[in-house]
Amino acid sequence: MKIRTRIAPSPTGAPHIGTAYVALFNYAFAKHQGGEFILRIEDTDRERSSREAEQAILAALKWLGLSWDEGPDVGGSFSPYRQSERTALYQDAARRLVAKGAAYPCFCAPERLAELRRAQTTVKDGFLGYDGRCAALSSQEAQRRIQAGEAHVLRLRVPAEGDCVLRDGLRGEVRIPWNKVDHQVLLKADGFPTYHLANVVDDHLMEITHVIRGEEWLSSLPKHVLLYQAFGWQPPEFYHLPLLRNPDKTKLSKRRNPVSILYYQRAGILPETLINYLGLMAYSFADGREQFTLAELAESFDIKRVSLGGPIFDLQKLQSFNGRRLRELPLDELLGRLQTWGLNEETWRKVLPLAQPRLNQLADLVPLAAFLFADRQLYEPAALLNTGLSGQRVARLLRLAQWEIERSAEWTLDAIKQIFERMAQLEGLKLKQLLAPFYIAISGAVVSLPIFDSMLILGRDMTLARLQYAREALAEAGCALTKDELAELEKTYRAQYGGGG
RNA sequence: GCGCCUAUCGUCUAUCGGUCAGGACACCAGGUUUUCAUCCUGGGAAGCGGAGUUCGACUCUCCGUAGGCGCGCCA
Repeated sequence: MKIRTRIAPSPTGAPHIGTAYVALFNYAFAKHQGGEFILRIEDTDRERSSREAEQAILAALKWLGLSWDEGPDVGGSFSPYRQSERTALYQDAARRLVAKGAAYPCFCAPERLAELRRAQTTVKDGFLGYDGRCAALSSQEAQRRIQAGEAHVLRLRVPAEGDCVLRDGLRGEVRIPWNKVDHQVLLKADGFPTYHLANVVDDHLMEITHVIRGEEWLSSLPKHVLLYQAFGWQPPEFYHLPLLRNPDKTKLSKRRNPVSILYYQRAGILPETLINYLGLMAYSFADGREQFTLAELAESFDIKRVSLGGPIFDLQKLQSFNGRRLRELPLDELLGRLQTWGLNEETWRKVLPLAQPRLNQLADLVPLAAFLFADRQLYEPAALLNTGLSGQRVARLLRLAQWEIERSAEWTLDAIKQIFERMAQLEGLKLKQLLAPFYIAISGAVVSLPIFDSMLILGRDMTLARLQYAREALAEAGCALTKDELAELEKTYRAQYGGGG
């Protein structure tokens, strides 16, 4: 049987470094054995999924050299590869589960579930999850209520007692008590499947033989094997990779680290360095090699060599590896890399109109535009405070801008302008006042090129990184927001801006 | 709170019961270099704690401890 693995990203945000990490191992595993690597888009969350995000993920993985044999862009014999285009399949599968009694309709309103949750968290007996009320409904009664047009979801029927015995390819046997497994919603009220259903159905239909994914999924594995059993399908083999961590050991998050692949691209990390470094996370070559290419990794890949401690993503080591590669490049190639990276005519044509009015000598250009090609701009943290706004205020504004930028659908001059104009209005500031600290954060200076155009050229991810750097600088100057202040700010943000943090 | 996973230098890791516990990043010192960087050489730095199994445990088992993840009509 042909080895088939897949990466199944959800297009809900910037392409995540963790996606590349998991994709890399799936790719290497499949290619090592002459198998196929598939890309599937898990866009079952209608609220948050977007085509822009999907495009960005595809582009980022391509940039890294992780090519797939089948996917939404290249097609394949198991198409479509976008879950939003496969809903009939899931609905049909869900119907079969109900017919077999493996799933049941649930009419509980979100309000009741929220109430239930609240009650459960106060009791602290350890039980959190659906109480099974609708599981007891007779099929006639359920049928009647469905016919009456009552909104409902489909839930997985989970055994009440005993242990679920699982196999993870890296850990061996794992036992999880059934009574700790929630009656997972399989089909939402909008008719869309949840991850759990869609994932199992697609992995089966697409003949995935090995599921290599993040450890965060280990605890929902019982639901998945239960589904395979209910369908009467042979489950694939499962391998759960340890999660990438922040320096404080928590799961890698943008709070502490840039997590967008696009940021690393923008900062001038070579794709082969990122692949090399990611291949060092939780993995080692039998011969101790630490410098390698994607092809070399695939050639010698042995999934049993994955180690299980959660690796901390260390920017310094990544940069050190990148430096070594840059130094080894022949001059012509280095020049070529710089050009494809962004030092090219196309960029200058964008920059020049901004710089021209500010030039007295040609020699003024490069210093003026340098920040557009930099990663971290160095400036005195105090500069952020010489803006007529208090440190606390600036910290809040930076955070608000991050949220607004993250949630903006597009990255265009108009979109950026709107974000800040709206912010100025909601904050009761003149645009000029509001922007003052942002000039420092983005360009490192009070006098600079037009800021919205600069953000556009820098790209969303580098812009976000600059705001993050500014918050860090502020924290150094003693103006960090406390956890409580942040929570408070998020509440205000939701109320005033109508966004989620 | 409950369940599961994990545990070697600060960090990434090697070690398939017997090693002076090795390498890489970072750090420190010295050398090369007009400065710096590079490069070279050297150095400090680790088996979470306690029982057990064994002639012998970093390695196997158990109990602690710590960390992580999960407990959504998100994935």
